[in-house]
Order: sequence, then C-alpha cells, then structure tokens
Amino acid sequence: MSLLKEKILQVASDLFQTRGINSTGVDTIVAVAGTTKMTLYKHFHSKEGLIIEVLNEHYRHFHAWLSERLDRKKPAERLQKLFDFIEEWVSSPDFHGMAFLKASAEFPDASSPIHELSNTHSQQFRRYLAELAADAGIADAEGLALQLSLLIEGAMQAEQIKRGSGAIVYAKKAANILIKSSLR
Amino acid sequence: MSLLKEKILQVASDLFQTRGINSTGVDTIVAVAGTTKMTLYKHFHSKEGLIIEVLNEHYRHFHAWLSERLDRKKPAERLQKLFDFIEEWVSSPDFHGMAFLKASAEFPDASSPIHELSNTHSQQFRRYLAELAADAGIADAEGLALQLSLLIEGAMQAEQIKRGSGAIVYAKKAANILIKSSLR
DNA sequence: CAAAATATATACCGCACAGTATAGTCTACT
DNA sequence: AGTAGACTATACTGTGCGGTATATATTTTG
Repeated sequence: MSLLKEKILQVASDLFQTRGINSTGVDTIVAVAGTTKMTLYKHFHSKEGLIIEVLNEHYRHFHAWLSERLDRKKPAERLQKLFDFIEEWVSSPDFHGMAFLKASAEFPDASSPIHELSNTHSQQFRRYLAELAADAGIADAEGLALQLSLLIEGAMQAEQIKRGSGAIVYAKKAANILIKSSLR
Repeated sequence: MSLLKEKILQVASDLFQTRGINSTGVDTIVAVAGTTKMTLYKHFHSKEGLIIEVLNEHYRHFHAWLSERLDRKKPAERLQKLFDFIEEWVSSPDFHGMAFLKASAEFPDASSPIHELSNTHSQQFRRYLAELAADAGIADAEGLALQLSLLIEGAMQAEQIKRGSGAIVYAKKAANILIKSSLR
C-alpha cells in the first residue's frame, strides 16, 4: 500500500472520529494529509469508498489488537480477561468511540452500504465473543455473547458521550455476574 | 405553542431520525412541513436551536411515555416491568434509535452544545433508573442503574443497526440476573 | 375598521461540498 | 537519455447548505 494512501486513511480516520464523517470534507482531509484531491481520488473512487476503507481498517485494527492479547491467554480464561482489555482500549486517549457504532448513526438508512458495513462489523464482533464463550465452556455461547456485546457497546457509547464515565468498570462487574450465571 | 412550530418540530424529528441530522437541510424540513424558511427562522433562531428543541422534545416524550406506565405499578415491581416497556418502545415501527445517542455520534466534539445535551439526557435517564432501583430496595442503586443503562442503550443501538435483532429479549434476561444479584 | 402580529413567496448571499479537467513536476527504472 | 507512473497545482462545475432581505398576504385582536 502506498505511503500516501496510508497517510490519507490515517488522517481521514482521525478526522472522522473527532469531527464526524459527514462534517469532514475531502478538502480538509487532503489539506491535513498534505496532498491533493487528485491523489485522493486516484486511491479511492469516492468519499464513500474512502469511508468504507477507513471503517474496515478501524475494525481490523481493533480485532487484531484484542485477539492478539487474548490468544496469549488460556481459552478458559479469555472471557475473564476480555473486559480488562476492553477497558484498556477505551481508556486510551485516542479513543473516540467505536467507529461502526457511530457510522450507523450518521448513515441511518439501512440500505446504505455504510450502514450495512456497520451491521457486518457488529455481527463479526458478536461472533468473536461467541467463540470466546464457547471456548470457556459456556452452553448458550451465542446468548451470553449477545449480552456481553450489549454491555461492551453500551460502555463504549457511554465513554464516547463522556470521557472518564467509569462505565467500563461497572460493565465488567455485570459481565462477571452474567458469566458466572451462565456457567452453572 | 404554534401549530406550525409543532409541525416543524415533528417533521424535523422524523427526518433527523430517518436521514440523519447533518444530512437533513432546512430546505427539506420546510418543504415537508409545508411552510417556508422565514417561518422556521421566526420560531427557531438557528438550525442548532431547532436540533436542541427536537432532542429535548424527543427525550421528554420518551420519559413521559415510560414513567406514565411505570407509575401505575407498585414501586417494588417497577424495575421488573421496566424492560417490558423498553421492549415495547423499541419494537414500535417508528423507532429509529435513541435520539441523544445518535446525536452524540454526529456531534463528537465534547464542547458542542448538542453533544453536551446528549450527555445531559444520558445522565437524566441514568438518574431515573437509579430512582427506580432505590424504590425497589436496591442498596447500590446507582451502580445497578448504570449497568441497566448500558444494557438498554446497547440494545437500542443494536436495534438501530438491525431491526428485529432481538437484542432486547437478551438484555431483559441479563437485567433480571443483575437485579436478582443486587438484591441479595 | 384599523392596527398588529403572523405567515407566505421569492429571490438572493456567500460558502462548502464532492468530484473533474488540464497542465505541469518529479522520480525511477530501462 | 527517455519514457512511464506517481504526485502536484490550480481552477472549475454544479449543487446544496444555513441564513437573510424585501415585499405581500392573511389572520387575529383592540
């Protein structure tokens, strides 16, 4: 991947997170990235295409970051450690909300490619949680995964509305109760 | 309140929910409402002022709808019935996500008046849940309220990304476990 | 009836938007 | 040396945006 393309992706990701997607024009993106619109449109066929690549990159990065850490734990412990890493993720000063959650709010039309991609990422995350739950020996892995995803996405939303809300700590406590309840 | 002002508020609320706030122009609003921009700007000093009134109206309506139903129940039962009404609320065909959650995604800057209002509504909702929990005799009412708010807001988000996701059913089950665990 | 408030119609301003056209520059490889 | 590919500079198109100016019509109220 071209250096400039990576730079554009990274700048666009930053601006989308801090100013919103619809509120960020391509002129701003190329100005901050130190390039021109001609170059941007050689790498991306449209702004929508750029948004989709940014969202994919964001989710890929999140999933790689998380699974890399959890893979080092024993399968039975992964569900327990999950919320520690989520807490670490949302506590980063660079955290400005989960990209696919915010994108679905900015593109509410269900037939929009961007909204569809949000749904895809949401399902991928849930499926990953279900794998973790299954590895931990949970019978209703899908059910618990859905409940944990509600807690995590709710906490991410809360932290996006107000930094330092402390929502993750309570989400973790709730998750532990739900996990314990699923085990017996 | 003027009939036309109410009409503008209702039309703007609809369009904001279905197309997004930033993607909805004032020209569209007045065209659908069957009036003109001059009239709109007599009732609202700016688009931002209109957005704020729409958000306030939306939260006011939600809270009135919910508390009206819960007030008819005995205090000790209210927490149990809460998720039944939330389920009814999000299952309405008119449901397109919780307004203050989506607004915070479209206006990510924490110093934006709209983002601040989102935070206010989020706190108001949490405080209301804490009252319900206290009425039900929960010791750590604030803690449980925060956890329940994560489940509810997570489920609303899930239902906004994909209608008919069934997230609320699982949120309800999780809530019952958390409530039971808080009581003992 | 007269005055005052309220709503309309229409045209306009300046700006930002996504996207394109044209022409020129730089670098790298053969 | 020469050519191809990547990048830049700049100007442009057309559309939609938030918001205003002006002037007229309709309704309400004293």
